[in-house]
Amino acid sequence: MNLVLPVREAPARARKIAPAADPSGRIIAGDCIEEMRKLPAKSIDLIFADPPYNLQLGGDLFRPEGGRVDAVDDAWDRFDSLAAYDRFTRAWLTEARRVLKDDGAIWVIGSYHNIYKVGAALQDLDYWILNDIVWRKSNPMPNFRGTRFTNAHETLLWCAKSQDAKYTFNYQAMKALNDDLQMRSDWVLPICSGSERLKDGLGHKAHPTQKPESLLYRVLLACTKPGDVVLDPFFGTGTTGAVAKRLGRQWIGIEREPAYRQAAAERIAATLPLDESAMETIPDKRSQPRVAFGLLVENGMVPAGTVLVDAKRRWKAAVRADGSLSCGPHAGSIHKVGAGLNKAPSCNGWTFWHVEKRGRLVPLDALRQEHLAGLA
Amino acid sequence: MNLVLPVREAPARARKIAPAADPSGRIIAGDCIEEMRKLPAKSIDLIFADPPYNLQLGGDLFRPEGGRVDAVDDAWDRFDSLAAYDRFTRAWLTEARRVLKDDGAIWVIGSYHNIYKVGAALQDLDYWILNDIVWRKSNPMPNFRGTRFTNAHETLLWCAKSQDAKYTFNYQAMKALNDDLQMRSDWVLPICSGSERLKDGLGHKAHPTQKPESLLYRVLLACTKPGDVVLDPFFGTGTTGAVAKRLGRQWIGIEREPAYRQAAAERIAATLPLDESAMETIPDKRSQPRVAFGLLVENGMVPAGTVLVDAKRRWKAAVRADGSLSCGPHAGSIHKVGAGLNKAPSCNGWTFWHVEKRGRLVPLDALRQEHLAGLA
DNA sequence: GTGGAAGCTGAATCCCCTT
DNA sequence: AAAGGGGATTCAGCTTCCA
Repeated sequence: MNLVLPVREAPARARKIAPAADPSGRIIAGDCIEEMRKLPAKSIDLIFADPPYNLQLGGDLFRPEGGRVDAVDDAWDRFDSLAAYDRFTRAWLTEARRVLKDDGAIWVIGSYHNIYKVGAALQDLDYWILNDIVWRKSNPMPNFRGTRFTNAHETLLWCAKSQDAKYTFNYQAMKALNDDLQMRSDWVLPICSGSERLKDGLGHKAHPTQKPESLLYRVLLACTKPGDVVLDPFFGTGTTGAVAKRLGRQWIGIEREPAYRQAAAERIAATLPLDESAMETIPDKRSQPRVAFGLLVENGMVPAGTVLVDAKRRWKAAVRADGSLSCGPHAGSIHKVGAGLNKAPSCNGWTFWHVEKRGRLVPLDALRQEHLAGLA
Repeated sequence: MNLVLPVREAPARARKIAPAADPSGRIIAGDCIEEMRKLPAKSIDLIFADPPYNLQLGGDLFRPEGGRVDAVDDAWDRFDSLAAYDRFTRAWLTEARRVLKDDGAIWVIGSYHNIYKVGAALQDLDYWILNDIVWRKSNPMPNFRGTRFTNAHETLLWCAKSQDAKYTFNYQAMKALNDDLQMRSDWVLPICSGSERLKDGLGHKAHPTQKPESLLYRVLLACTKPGDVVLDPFFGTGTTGAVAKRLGRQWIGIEREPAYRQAAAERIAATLPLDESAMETIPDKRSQPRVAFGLLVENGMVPAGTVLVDAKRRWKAAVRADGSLSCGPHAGSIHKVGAGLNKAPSCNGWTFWHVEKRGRLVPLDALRQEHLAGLA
């Protein structure tokens, strides 16, 4: 397979370095359960695992504009039954436990399709859950049919080997990474796209579920020390290896698919250690969070039934349970109804609509600021 | 226990109203497994459950299954507790499944201590997960010892009774509540505090894990219709009942602790339902009556011979006497011709095709709405 | 070169009634 | 019961192309 590497890297130089000779780590070819059996017991400091999710997708899914969704339909994600997935999960988690040092830790990422089975198995195998972490995607795929909530997050489980294990947690590093606030259990990070996303020679994505380096960066920075050995039993295109190398950690990747191994080897060979650019890619989201008007309805600041008026009291509109307004024939969001009444293409409902308080008109925007102040 | 109610309520008046006489719902005293057994099968539209998960304090909860916790040593105790918690979870989820209508749904909230066991049990019992929702707390308790990430979220599981069930989801209402964007699976809501938090006579919180009404508001608005019956088998101080009453839903709460029942009864008695008009939400198009395009041709709204165009005026099509379109080689319904021209598998002809009126393009959908309004 | 419009894409358990 | 067809449905970020 001829791989096109990201622009910032140097393919020619990368190919000259034999992947197996990378001093910081190695890629093992084969099934992770069998290959973990060959590793010495209690030799690994941290395991990061991104196992198949067992998505169980149905037929084709089309976007509203007509395009077809490029679904994950690879053979490696198909299992005969829920019970078969359970057996697979417990088998690899058992081997993972054997190779893990007593004070080591494991991270597993998944979605609602599999993470509950994984979590239950971890607990049954006497792992001790330290946190569940929510990766909130800033740019998830929408729900095209309007049938459910946008599936906008994935879940990571962080476990020690036992309740009393002395696991590694670089608290101050995490706090520093988060503008001197304690790092929370919900992480907002974009999905892997753009130049970071590995492509094959035809411009198709090299792996259907490549994880962003920012995610691994945070995990490895939080839970390992320089020189620690990180094992990824579902290596894929080697995000774990690339970030481990960059951060000066040792790494071992296990992968069955030759094409993924090849992509990972070239990628990691072209990665330079101690490059702090990944640090910069983690967004410091200090901008004000967006507030939906519906939130003020839910939390009782502007209860359903409230009557809103414009600044000149020309229009009145009633707030409904879902945060929409109704005013004669007009119904919809604060912005849409304002635009409809004004016969304008758009309208800022936050400044257009007011609540009457003790004889004075208070714009919705003031209530929004009040709400934001309450959160701070 | 003498409970002090929130400021906005009127204790004296509340006590005069016999709780059992609330027309919108009732509180059942007792263990939820036993009491659910007495409810008729397939009678409940929605279950919201906030089960206990503190294994240390909850030992006697597991008596219905007969297993008594015998703390020989820590390891045995923990194993026995985990297994007992599993049995307890599967027991109440089984009864819940029995009382649920085939097209009903269940929500369960939990933290990493129990939600993985709950999720695995739900899947084993053939519930079908629709989403996992992350309640991202805007003001969580910090991790004082600096040993883990701040545990800043809880998880809710939303499941249908089977894979092919026709569950209720008010997509448009959720979109309205979120400023005209699809509602995502991560919800940012503050924890229950301030005047909303019920206190006992000594100023202590009446219940250790009282949920915010905003959380229930969103769940019930998304997944029920007015008049639906909502069951909460772990009623506590009745947040589910209060919000159900406010939104015009019927409710049933099951609670073992007399003090919680008393607090819930007083709280709900003092809650007023919303005005009917305020309870309205943006309707889903799917629930509106069908209009055949031919009807608009028959009644002269879009006479045969009218030329339709798409929004970008790239295509033109003539309306024929039977309401079909013809456009070059394409002929058929407004949808079929639109799909053919777009080379798409399908197309919504109502929004694709437009009529020119005084230089402006009016989508057929607007004419359909006009027609429907004329009938009303 | 630059700015804007238009197109493409991401771990997705994605419709429902009539014949 | 399977098939056919009406018709409901998308957000953010990056890339490409054209003016």
